[in-house]
Amino acid sequence: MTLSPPQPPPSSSPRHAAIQELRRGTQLAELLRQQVELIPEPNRRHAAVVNVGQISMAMESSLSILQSEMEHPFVSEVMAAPTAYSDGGTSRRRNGPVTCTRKVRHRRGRAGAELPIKEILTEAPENDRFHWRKYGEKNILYAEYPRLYYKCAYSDDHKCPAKKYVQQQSNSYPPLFLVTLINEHTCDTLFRDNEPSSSSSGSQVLDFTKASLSPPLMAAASELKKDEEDGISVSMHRYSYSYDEY
DNA sequence: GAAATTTGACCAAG
DNA sequence: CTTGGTCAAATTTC
Repeated sequence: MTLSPPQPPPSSSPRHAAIQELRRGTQLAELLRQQVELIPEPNRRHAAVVNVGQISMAMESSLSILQSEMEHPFVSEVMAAPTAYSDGGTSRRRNGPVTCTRKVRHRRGRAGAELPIKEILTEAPENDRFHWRKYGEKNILYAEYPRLYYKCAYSDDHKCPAKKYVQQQSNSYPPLFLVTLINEHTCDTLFRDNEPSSSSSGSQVLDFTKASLSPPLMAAASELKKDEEDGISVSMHRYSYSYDEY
């Protein structure tokens, strides 16, 4: 397979240029897939193929979005939003990270029971204003990074059923995390307004600068080429910025 | 000393 | 049996 040479977009709008770049990216991903299939160890090969496939899918869906907008310019504006992500359901913001909802069958409990879940791809999995407590961590088959399990810190006090799973998807910078939210926060609607929100820190939620960072994530964070505290506090500022913007 | 995290054991489903 | 999700004692952090 040969790559088309990087052509200057002809008589182009920025959108045309973006489409051209996405097409190039798709070709590169295909090239990468062919290389990745030469990895000898089956597990690593499969994981890599899956990741490359996701990259291809992401670019193809971006392509189709852009192309459909060319045909129907007023349908569904796609916004490049900061990395705040929508909460457990009290707001309906859809811009920014990729979100989708579906029902999932739980492995425990009544057979066939389904739970409301929402999946979000974000680079700031800790910043959603809720207070989470980590209760587990698991290596997932064919996944490069472990999945971290959190439940609402008020799950005991107020029987709040909200949970979330966080799994790093890539070691790029910024690293992307797949966040799976399960159940709505009941503590949120009941107690949010009573929180004494101090102006600066407010309610601190997951702190990924501490030991809860899994080693690969730490590696990604330290790629900032600064000493750890500075590098991370910079990104934390960015997160709290999007938090305020909420 | 309280609160949060880590981590291996345990459990249910397939 | 394997796998993903949860529990809970031990450990760490504040």
